[in-house]
Amino acid sequence: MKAASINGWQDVQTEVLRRLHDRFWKPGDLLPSEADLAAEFGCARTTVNRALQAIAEEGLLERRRRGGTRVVINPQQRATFSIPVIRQEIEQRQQHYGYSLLKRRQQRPSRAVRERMQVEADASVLALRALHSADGRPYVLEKRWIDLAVVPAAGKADFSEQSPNEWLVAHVPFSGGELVLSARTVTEEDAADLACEAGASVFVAERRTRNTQGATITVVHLVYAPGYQMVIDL
Amino acid sequence: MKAASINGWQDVQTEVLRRLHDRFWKPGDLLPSEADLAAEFGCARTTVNRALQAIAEEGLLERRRRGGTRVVINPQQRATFSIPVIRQEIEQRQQHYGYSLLKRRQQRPSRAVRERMQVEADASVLALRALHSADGRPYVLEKRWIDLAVVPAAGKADFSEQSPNEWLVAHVPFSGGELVLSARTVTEEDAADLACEAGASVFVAERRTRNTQGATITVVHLVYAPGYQMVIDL
DNA sequence: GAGTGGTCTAGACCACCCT
DNA sequence: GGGTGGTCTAGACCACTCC
Repeated sequence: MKAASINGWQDVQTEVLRRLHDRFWKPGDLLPSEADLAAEFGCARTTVNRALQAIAEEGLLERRRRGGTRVVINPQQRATFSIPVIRQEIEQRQQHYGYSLLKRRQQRPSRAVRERMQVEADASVLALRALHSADGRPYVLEKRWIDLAVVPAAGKADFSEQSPNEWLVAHVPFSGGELVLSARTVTEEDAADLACEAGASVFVAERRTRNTQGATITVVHLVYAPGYQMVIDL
Repeated sequence: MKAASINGWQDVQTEVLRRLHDRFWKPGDLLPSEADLAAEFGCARTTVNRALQAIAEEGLLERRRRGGTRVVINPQQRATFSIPVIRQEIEQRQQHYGYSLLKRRQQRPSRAVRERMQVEADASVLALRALHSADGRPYVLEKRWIDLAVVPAAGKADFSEQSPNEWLVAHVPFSGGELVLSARTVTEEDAADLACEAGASVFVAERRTRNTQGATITVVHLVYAPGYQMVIDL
């Protein structure tokens, strides 16, 4: 039961995690106060605080002023994964990355695009369609819409060499958005560009990006070629 | 350029984020040392340290002893999302959650299962098949395999009322694993249970869960009914 | 009102690693 | 060698909230 000597906050974290794992403190239990733990571990309260905060960030503990630190009942599984930058994703597998712009059109938004981007009918939207390939085989189809009122510079950008994906991360600071993953049956048009069979199942990632004011910068639909898998470590 | 008065580390974080956002410090740039920033902001170095560490955890800064703090060149988009617990996912939408066990069999693993679970041919595996429904409509099909050598208690558990999903989170402390998301064309067998059309595209989540020793506890395939979307906030 | 976590401070020492 | 971040300490005050 005796813990190895505690030197840093990482040690405290390890020891607390061990006790949670061993159910020494069970879900719903109240932990001793920071001061008590500091006394037990023979360190400053700040050190205990750092450790408990880290664990709380992981979602295993819940802390409240005056209410103390409690073991979360239903520890939500949280996973943090990095959203793939297409070029890197391909090059990491030692494959040759290819890119080609299929379409580029500045237009008034269609109704579907208006809904997706939450813009007015008289907005000016840049619509792009591009294909990313790995070792010459179609990898993912990028269908993107950019609100030129929010990102005027995109109107003059040349997307024939650099993908909208890369141009945007380089030029537009963003803040938030949503990512929606789903499975779809490929459309005829998309199947042609992806060189896959009609009726195939494809993995689709829709991403909406907003700036700090909450305005929609861009919406992108990534239609992956059949067989694509998104792998996330837990 | 003058910042509003700095009181806490959150203020420091906000101000630094503002400067990154405004490209006052550009990707690749070296930031002033913590001591300098502390002097500028009129606070203790500890406070600056806390703020910069938080930003570094977000992936926007890279910090090295002696090397200083640098603005990350290609800020990886990182998203952290909580893995849905099926019952909660459904009940959060004010829908009625239903569960039924379709199959339960203790068996030697087939070759496919052996590969998935990384077990020997003489292992004892509990194979389960269950359906989760929302408002009476099939929602997701759970196909699960549990290694009884790792979780012997599962052999006696009754999964006719409680889903394996919930039983496992309640009884087995786990540590890591992988999550693989993909789009598939539904199999005939699965289509029957999900009451969907043959050939439909379905969203599939495969999850492998390991214990602290690295042994595979369980593998689950979640086959969602057509139309399912996984939404992640960025 | 009182006990808890949240945070700041000032100083200190250490680990790292670039020059 | 020296400058940087990483962390600990001890004390302090504050904010919140439960009783």
